[in-house]
Amino acid sequence: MYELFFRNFNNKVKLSAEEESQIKNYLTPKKLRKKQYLLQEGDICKTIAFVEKGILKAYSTDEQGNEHIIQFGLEGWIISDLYSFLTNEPAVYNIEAIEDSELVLISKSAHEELLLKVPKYETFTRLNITNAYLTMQKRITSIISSPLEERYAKFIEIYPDIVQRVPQHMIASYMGLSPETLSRVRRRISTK
Amino acid sequence: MYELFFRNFNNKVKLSAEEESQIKNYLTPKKLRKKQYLLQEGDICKTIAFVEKGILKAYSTDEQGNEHIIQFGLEGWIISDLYSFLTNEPAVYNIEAIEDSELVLISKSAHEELLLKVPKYETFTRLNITNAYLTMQKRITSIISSPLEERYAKFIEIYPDIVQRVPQHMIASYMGLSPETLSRVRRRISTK
DNA sequence: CCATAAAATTGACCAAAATCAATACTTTTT
DNA sequence: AAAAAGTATTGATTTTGGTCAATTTTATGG
Repeated sequence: MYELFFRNFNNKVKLSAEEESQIKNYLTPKKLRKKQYLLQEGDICKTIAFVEKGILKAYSTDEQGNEHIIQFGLEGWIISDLYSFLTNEPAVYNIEAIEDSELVLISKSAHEELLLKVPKYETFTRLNITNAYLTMQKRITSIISSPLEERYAKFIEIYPDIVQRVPQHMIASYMGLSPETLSRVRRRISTK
Repeated sequence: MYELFFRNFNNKVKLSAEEESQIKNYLTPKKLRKKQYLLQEGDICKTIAFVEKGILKAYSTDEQGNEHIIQFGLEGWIISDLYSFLTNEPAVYNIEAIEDSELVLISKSAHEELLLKVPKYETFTRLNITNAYLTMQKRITSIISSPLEERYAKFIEIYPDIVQRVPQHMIASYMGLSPETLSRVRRRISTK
């Protein structure tokens, strides 16, 4: 149980057996079926979720009811509405399973205790958030400075697994495009 | 010296006088004149810079030589090419002073030692990167889900100081727009 | 295995933003 | 104070992506 979580943790910060079992006490497993929600807009986000298995999406909805995917969460990734989690404000994102998924949940109180009691947990957190930040930064750079075809080519290069497992219109949503436009971008790329 | 830096630090994590003077040993002040560079694309980013005074911009350039601003750094903000700093890969961003500026620099070795020796520095770092992450996330959400006029309105609401002090075409660049388009957006907003 | 739903493609048309070019306005430098 | 450099606005035109609608393709649940 929690295999991937601890493999990931140990890759970043090596844990002793005692530390590992200490941390285990703070974790909760959760399974979600496809289309089930981990979080709905307006609720307070009570947990950070580490994805052991499956894929989820975090998305916001605009006035016209269109969904805009802000993040995918695959195996090994962490997904949450971090702002809501940290501030207890209502969430602006929905988090929904795209496939049947298995999660490791860390509640707010668990998170806070772990930060106080297990220094390596703070390091783990810092490294995770740093990764997430760098990923976002690359994404913005790509949005504001690369032509569409390049952006999509880069996307499939970095996330071949997402392309395999996620419907195309969700990738369009993630890229801020209509499904039709992404379809045309793909055709343009393939006819070269 | 380093007033804003330590005010900021203490707001996030309260330091004792000893800790404060210990940390001081790792800091280096630096002044930049307007248009001078802290970092040029291709160089290795050797420092994290905390802005005591002034404004800087971090930007990438595309094939056609257009610059794309990924981040502004004002008083109280941290600016760096973090990826380059952490990995020693060549920087993809240029960092340039928009006004005469005063910086507090933290070198790579200082950063690493501080992380090991001063636990509160790790917390400070974690909180900073968390803020930066949340800021980026809001920015992407806004890009992929809000109409232009709303995006600009939100921008001037959140960053009135940037609007005051930075030429408009740089804000356009930050938003991923041509200067002409931003000018027109502004006109549309003002005639309502 | 079929029926239905979901997803992707394609075409026609429309809207938004980029580009190009000219001009006005502001700031900085000398 | 004049010249130069930098900045912002405006108009005309082109390009890009969005919208709407129809059709094909693929996936899924009974």
